[in-house]
Amino acid sequence: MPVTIRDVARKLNLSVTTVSRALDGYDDVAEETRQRVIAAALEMEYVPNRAARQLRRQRADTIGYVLPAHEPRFADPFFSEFVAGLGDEAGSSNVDLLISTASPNEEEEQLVYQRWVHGHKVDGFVLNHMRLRDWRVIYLDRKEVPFVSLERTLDPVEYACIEVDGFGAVRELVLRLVEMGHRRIAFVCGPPHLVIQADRYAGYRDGLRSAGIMPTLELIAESDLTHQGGYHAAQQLLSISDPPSAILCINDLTAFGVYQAVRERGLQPNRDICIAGFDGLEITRWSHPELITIDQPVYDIARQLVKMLLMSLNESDKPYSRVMIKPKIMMPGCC
Amino acid sequence: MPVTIRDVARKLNLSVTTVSRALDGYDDVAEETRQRVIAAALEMEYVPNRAARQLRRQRADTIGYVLPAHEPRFADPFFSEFVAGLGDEAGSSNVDLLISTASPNEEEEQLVYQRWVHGHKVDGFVLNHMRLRDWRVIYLDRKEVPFVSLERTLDPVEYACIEVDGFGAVRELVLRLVEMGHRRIAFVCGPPHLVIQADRYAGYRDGLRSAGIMPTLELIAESDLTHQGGYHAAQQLLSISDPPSAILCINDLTAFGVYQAVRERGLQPNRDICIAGFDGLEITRWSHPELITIDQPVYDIARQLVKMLLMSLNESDKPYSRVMIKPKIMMPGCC
DNA sequence: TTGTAGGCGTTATCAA
DNA sequence: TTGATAACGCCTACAA
Repeated sequence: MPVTIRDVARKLNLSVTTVSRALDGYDDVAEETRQRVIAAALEMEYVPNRAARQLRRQRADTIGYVLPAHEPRFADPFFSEFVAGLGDEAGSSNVDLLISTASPNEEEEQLVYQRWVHGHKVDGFVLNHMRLRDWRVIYLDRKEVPFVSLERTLDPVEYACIEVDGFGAVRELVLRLVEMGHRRIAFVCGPPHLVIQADRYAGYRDGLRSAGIMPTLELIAESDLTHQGGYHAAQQLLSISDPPSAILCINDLTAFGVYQAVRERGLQPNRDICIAGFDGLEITRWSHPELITIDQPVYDIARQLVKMLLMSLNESDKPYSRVMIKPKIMMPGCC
Repeated sequence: MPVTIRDVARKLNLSVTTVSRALDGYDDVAEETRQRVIAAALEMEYVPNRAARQLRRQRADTIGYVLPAHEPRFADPFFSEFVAGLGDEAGSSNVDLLISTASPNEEEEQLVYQRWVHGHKVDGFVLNHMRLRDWRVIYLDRKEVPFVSLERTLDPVEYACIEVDGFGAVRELVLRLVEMGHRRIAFVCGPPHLVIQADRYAGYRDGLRSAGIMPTLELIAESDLTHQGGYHAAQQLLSISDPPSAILCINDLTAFGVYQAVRERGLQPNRDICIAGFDGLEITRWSHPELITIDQPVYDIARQLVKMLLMSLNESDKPYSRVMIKPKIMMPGCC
């Protein structure tokens, strides 16, 4: 039998109204009364029932994040850093974080969003891994559910987001590699409908062109953001007649797959062949030789996204902010 | 203006009762009526309001997990695999997963549990990283909130849990190493109050003793489960006059830190010195040379824990199950 | 087989 | 400065 606001009121010989207002910090309650209420609440371990409050206030004090789990057992540490950021910021803002996993674009994914939206489980969403055209953006906009995202889609909808300049960073990395003498630079792609793929790949092509190098199809490998995918892509790239001297990857995980394929050929990463990822995951710093990567502050981005979401929750009239982040190229001792 | 059960009832000229019962699958509603209701609900995109339902039913259909984040930016992929398992199983059982991060044993951690318990945010908890004496066990037991855990504490409380036989696995690994000729086998510890530390360390000592080797203090290094901690511990172990030929670690993350320290001394892991971790994380398979580890099925354990929790939620009279899992020693080509 | 009505615990409106 | 009261949306005992 949990303690309710009525129990507290009864004990103090006050009305529930007064107790409620005292605890919520309204200023039309006598200071002495407030102190008594607070003391009693603490002593009785009273905490407002969230369901009742939510029903009354029509908000959940909860934000939602649906993890795009391509495989049943997803393994990209990107998400653990991202979720950590969401969790920490949510916690310190006193809202809860609701998490689910779902395969992108599957019916399953839609069900999760629908359940949470219609069931009023969450007040807003954090999105990432955006697709160029993203039904989530359209859907949430139509339902008037606030959301923020990492990466911006092409959908004609206004919303707050953080963008990472993958285009510029990859472009610069390509130019640096060319300066170091590389001419055969390959790129391992992610799924074509993803914003990060379009963005980073465009940077790759633009870098090559700026250096006067013609992008060639045999140096482009399709992949799927996984270690496994990177491994297979590299096998393909390494078996052509004039193999690349550098391989850029859509993300760090893919790059580690490339590492493995390279080693199996008896080559040494970053001595015989240059390999670069994208994300700047913590584990890249433990790899040997240390992976070249483009470091985006995943944890901080996640925290910032939560801040932005809470802001748009509280002041819905504010204009949508759009933040652009320049990631940092990490080239620890390189070939 | 979200659609409520009343809207559906009005549209069909039925009472809310009938609609409610039809949707919940009661058998005292005419089949034809049920079909009409279901069709209308689908068309109107009606989903029951969770807060209202929760208030009425007195349960949240949500389970909670508090991530023990020692650092602000925790980085152990163990947790991403664990959370993935929780999320997947929760999702397929149609309950939600509430997540927060908190430093163990801090006041902050207690606050999270209290908020969720008193606020009725969750119906039960999944715990891991148990301490030998764990206030969470005592607290939840006292509050009569169901929970399950990975690893069992010494607290005199009955509860369902999964145990991994770290003792046996580490012991066997030690014996195998001795067979291979190792005599100087070191151990890098985790925090002493953790169950996994007590368990695995005991296995280490018992293995040595069974092989007729006297454990010696200079081969024991304190650490904290992190990469950084493993790195420092290894530096210490490698600088003694008669350094170890094998280093066992409390977990994989620590082992990777050891890798780094070993390499900085110009040594090659698993050729010049044997290094082993514990967890069997996905990334161990990408390391080079591949890390020796003790593989516990983290993802499946997490799913199983959720199942056990939901079971004890639904049938509170069932006896508590205790599952023991034998982890698997992974020694891919070793010195 | 269907409908009526009361209440889950809170907060907000309004009156005292 | 405080209190009575009415919702929020849903479920269910009970009545029809």
